[in-house]
Amino acid sequence: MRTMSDAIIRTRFAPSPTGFMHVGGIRTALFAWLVARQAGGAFILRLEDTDQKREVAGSAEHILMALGALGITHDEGPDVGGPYAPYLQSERLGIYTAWAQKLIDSGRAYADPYTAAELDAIRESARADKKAFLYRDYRPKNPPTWDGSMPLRFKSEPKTYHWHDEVLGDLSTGPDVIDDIILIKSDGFPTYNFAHIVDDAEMNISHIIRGQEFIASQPNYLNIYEALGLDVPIFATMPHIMAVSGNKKLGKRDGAKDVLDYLKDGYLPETMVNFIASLGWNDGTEQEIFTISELIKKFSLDRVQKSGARFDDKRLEWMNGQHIRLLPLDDLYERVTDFWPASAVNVSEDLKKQVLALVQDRLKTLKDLAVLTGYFFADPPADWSLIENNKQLAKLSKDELNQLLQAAYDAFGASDFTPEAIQETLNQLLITTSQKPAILFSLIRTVVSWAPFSPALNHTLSVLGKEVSLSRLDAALKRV
RNA sequence: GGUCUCAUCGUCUAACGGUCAGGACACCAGGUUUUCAUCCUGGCAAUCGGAGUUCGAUUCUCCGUGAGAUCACCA
Repeated sequence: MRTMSDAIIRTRFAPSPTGFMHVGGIRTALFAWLVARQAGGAFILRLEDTDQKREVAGSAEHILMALGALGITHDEGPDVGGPYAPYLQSERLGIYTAWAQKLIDSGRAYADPYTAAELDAIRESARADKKAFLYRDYRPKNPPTWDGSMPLRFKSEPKTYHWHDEVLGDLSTGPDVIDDIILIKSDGFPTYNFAHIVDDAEMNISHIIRGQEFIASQPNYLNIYEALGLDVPIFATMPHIMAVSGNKKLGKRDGAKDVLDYLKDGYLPETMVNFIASLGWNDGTEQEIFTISELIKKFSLDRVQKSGARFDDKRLEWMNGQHIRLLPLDDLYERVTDFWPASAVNVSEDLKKQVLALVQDRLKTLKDLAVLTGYFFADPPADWSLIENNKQLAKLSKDELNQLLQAAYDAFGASDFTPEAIQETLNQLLITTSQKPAILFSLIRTVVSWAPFSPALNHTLSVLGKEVSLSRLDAALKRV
């Protein structure tokens, strides 16, 4: 068997439009994309829409959108065209029948005359005998001429195969897994098993990168490659991503989330790419945070993990915080447009940027922005439980509260409200009130923000401004 | 049941056959002149079991065990 290892690198992602994109699918796409980008090759998107029954309306658009949102760009595909168009299998039916005809002509394909019921009966008896179902054991002696109304089956030649997988290494199976698989269904559409081989050959695909579920079919594919006299591409098998609990492959039923939902929840595309890449891959160093260009540079299939990996939301959240902190402020500002609290609607860009700079270090997701910044833009409702539930503040009497707030009010009235001046004022207040910072500062922070947490006090006050700060202190004084 | 694949802290993972089995998330404890978060420091925590090869095995071999995939006119 020759391989195409020295040819131009062309990888593809070939999803079927039967649902949304979840992390498992994205990872297969991402790894194929990284291989292509690293080598300066091409990344092709092909839609395998050969099962009309399972097709879900809008999912093709969804797949395109999800890939685009993560920056996994394709060079050829149904939307952008390319030298091997069309990239929609339903528009390539003539190509498959032409290739199927080659197999018929060489005696390697035949019509399947069984009815569904007959087939079911055979399958059932195989199951009863605790044997794997093999159609070729029941291969008809004199099959009718194929007229398209029946499935067309491959006439296999069972044998042992050894092949190489870029991730799993050297693999092999015996002849007893090779069977007469269906090439063309009775509705005229090819099966995945046949169509992908034809397309990958026609489109000059150099690497087939796909999930573990296809590994059992691999010997059948090799048998077909031989029958067609095709060069065998490079194979790479991706391990599964496991569901959060249990030992199952992550599927839609096990809580697999649409990647676009993660973006809506305030995760950055670069976080998703970094996280998904590091589920099953690392560069051998202790680096955890990778930019996309670093991934392109460093990725290699031979360092992909062989075993499945489990999706860990906590780690994803941590990683998102890391990537948020890596962004220049202006870049971050562009991305949080949809995440401001409602009260920020008429606020100037300048103020919003100041606020954003204060909270950038504490965002884990962009969604956190709303809860973290509301009090900068509108007077927050006073929530005295924050004081009552604070161990230190709860001990203060009304008089003490009054005194402290009044002292703060007076002192800030004389401050020019730069962060430095505020810090100076705060330090002075510690002396004049002979109070501990844990009490004095907590109190001030609480009554100006009424939020469970906030950035450094002097910066918070400075951005709020003198007028607002004083009015909130005053409002608190009146409530005591 | 047949066939195939996989197996290191709870999770993601590192380790030319020679390391005190390393890092990260999570968790716990301290620290950074307020809180929460960030950040820093420290701690907890793993080679599935049994043989074999070897001076030496997480690493190679075999046998178990466990987990997953597949056995469709789905991909």
